[in-house]
Amino acid sequence: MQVSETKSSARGREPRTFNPEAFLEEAGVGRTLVDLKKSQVLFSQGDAADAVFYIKKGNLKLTVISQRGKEATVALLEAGNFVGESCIAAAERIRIVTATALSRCTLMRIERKEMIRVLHQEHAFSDVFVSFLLARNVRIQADLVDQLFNSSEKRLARVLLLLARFGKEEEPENVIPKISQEVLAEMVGTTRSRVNFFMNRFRKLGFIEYNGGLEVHSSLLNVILHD
Amino acid sequence: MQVSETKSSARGREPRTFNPEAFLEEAGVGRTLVDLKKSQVLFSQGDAADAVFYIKKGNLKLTVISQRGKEATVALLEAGNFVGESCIAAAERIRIVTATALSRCTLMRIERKEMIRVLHQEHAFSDVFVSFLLARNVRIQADLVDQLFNSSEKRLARVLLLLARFGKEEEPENVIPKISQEVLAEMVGTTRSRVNFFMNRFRKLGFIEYNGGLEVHSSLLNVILHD
DNA sequence: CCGTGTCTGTCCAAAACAGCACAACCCAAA
DNA sequence: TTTGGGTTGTGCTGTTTTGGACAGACACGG
Repeated sequence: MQVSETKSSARGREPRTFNPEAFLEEAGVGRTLVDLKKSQVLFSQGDAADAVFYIKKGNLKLTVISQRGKEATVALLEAGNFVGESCIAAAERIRIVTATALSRCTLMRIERKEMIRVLHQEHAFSDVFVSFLLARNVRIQADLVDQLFNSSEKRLARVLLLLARFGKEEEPENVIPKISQEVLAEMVGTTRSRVNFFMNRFRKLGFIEYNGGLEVHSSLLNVILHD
Repeated sequence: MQVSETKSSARGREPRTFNPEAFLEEAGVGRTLVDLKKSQVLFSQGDAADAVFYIKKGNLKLTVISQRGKEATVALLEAGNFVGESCIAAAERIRIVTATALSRCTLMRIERKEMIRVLHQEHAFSDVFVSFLLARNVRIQADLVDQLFNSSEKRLARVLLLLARFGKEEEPENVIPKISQEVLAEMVGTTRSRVNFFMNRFRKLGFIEYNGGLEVHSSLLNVILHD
């Protein structure tokens, strides 16, 4: 963890709308930057929770571990998202998920109390945060619906497509950096056998390719759309 | 839909904390009350969305319908919750779920713009709303985790236990009013055959009983906890 | 060069599950 | 009382999924 100031303040995600990143820097909040290497853990299920993070750069995943040691991925988060926000209101100030970097990441750390103070002071920021919460809600709900409606084959296809669009800023191609079938399985909510089976099927059908990294073609959409 | 004023303002859910219901009435917002009979629809997937609702009394379920006509339940909501809140920030002002009453319900209707105005004016209310969003987040996420980790037998057990605690205010006993196996199946994310199979198993094992209504014993927890 | 660890491709039996069909039952409306 | 709609109990078939195993491929450092 290191303290420094950034230069890339306005990254132009949404030029017309309020920019939470720039705002937080101006307000003197979230000056503490956290850098994570790939697969480094930001916080773990069970840790004390007294800070919120804002993703400036990189991708993270949120996972949960069951009593029987099984691991499941509940969210994939890219730059522009908040992480660990549930500590703001929760009575139990404990992390309920584990946050792990999927790539090199840069985060702003905002102390819980600071976050609450700023939410009160600045309506524009509060609005952005509420929007974020609502959007997050919709996303998790979409995952739940996906889980309820679709077979693991379709879910795998969906995860691959999401991951492909994930690295859009960094890698111009539809190449997913490096992700084991084991991890894919836990994102999809199935076993590695299954993932392997479908990956090979997708490859035979020309939906994905394996040149070094994993390349996802948009034709993979057919898997989701077709009966 | 009918307009009237209620008397049961302070229902004493959480005496120490801010009461959104009382506040909304004082602020002159949400005077419009909506009464629903059991299984009446509040709004449907695809409807225009320009109001938020607050549940004063009763229970609702949120469902989604897939392209192939399958229906899935994504949330069960009891009194004290907001419904339809995602229209506040969403660009597409369209309902993405269907909200249906599970019992007789009374809701406060709050126009979208009113809601935003009040959120800006009153910090205490804004705080409560953010808390609600965070809590909702945790709940949906818990459902997702449940879906990822557990078999349909355990998921059914969980839904039954949730439903049992549901009617706590109204019915002192662990009796669930009336809910068909078909509906249970769509809550659990499986088929009626499966639900029927497990219901009979639970009954044989003494975890549930059928006297008129459905009675859920706490021993049903064993299904979830045990291997 | 050799171990060591991680990842992939492959296979298999057992369990879980979907999808369907049909009879029995209950209850309320005619 | 009869009728019909909604619900439940039950059985069956074929499919999907699990959970494990094992060998080969590969990278890395000693």
